[in-house]
Amino acid sequence: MFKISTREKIIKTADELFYKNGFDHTSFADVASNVGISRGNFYHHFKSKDDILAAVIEHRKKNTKKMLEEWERDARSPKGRIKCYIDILIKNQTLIKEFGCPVGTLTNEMAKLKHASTEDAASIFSLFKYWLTEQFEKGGCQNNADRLALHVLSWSQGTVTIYNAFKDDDFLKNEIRQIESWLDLQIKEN
Amino acid sequence: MFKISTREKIIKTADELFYKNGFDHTSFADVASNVGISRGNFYHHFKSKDDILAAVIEHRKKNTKKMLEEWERDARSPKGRIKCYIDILIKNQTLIKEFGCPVGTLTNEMAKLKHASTEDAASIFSLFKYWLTEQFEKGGCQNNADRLALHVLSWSQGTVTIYNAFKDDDFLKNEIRQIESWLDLQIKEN
DNA sequence: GACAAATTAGGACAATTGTCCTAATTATTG
DNA sequence: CAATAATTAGGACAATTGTCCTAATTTGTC
Repeated sequence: MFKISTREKIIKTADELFYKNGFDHTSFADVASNVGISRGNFYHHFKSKDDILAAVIEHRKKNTKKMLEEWERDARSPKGRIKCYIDILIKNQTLIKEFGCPVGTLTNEMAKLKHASTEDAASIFSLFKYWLTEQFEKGGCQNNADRLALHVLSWSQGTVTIYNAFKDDDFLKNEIRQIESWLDLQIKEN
Repeated sequence: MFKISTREKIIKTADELFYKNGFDHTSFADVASNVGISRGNFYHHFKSKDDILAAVIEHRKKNTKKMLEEWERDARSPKGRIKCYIDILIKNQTLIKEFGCPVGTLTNEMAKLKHASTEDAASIFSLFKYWLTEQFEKGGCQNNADRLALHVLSWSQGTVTIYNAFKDDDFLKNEIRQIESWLDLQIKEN
């Protein structure tokens, strides 16, 4: 007997709308009509719009952690795991093409709004950063693992931004190939 | 006898506010109070908010072209000119740290708003792209100049996004150093 | 089936939004 | 100085915003 609670539905819908239309530009009316409830009903579940945002970020963090654990399970080697990270550029290609990276764009929007959740939004980046660092360490790059991790993060962000702007499929394919061959230079084993 | 017209003042102010607070989140009241004029006065100079945006983008394009021409004049070699491009990361470090890249963030916001000016915003990226391509061609990279140009663009965008998120000065410095030594590998002369 | 708690709908609210109109003021021109 | 044009201020406008309140409905418990 599975019943998705209204609260969960709101979070899931807000998550999608915040990504596709931006946090500030998404209104309660938008979320309400997409969930299929009345506007006044929100305040039984959330104190404010910022409260929904906090729940959405929490939701994203949880999903990110789960995804990282899956990669940890599925891929045998550190290098294979880092390639799992790069693969999300292909897996989410269509969405990225249209809306960019959910983490990067939200973090920047928070910064511009001077929103209280700015650091919280950036902490999703940190999850990837620490996880990538761990993989580089296990891959034999103990002395500069965090530098390499940030570089992968940065490289993928740049790729996404330019792909979102120009929508050039060949560019995306080519950058991914370059990241992977760079990765082969950094981690020799496997 | 220099007199900055109200129109120019509006464009300049809107440009800054669109960058720092985002286009959607910037209201006429914000621009008006910053310029020092009344809200109703806008419609004598601009038909709509989208009209101001178009003027701001036009203004940015003009400034970008002027900047590229200056680099063309000031730097002797193609490599030196590309380094001028990279140097804006340092020159605008404080602003980037707080608000990200004006081109990248506006382009993405336009995409999310499904705004009519989406392509126009992205065209500022194109200015850099074609200019960088030209420099790589002149630097002896005729067969993959556009690929290298996009790579520089992408790399700088990623650096900016991560710098804006983590605000780690060492990271910025390190990425810039890496871009420059990568550049030294691509263009041997000078 | 009765009762309390949880959930919901609907509307009111003050504030803000982009837009538009009109009247007053300032500049320009003859 | 007179007359025309350009510019400005101020307010009206309908729509939308986030927030809050109340009454109705559903759900769960005994």
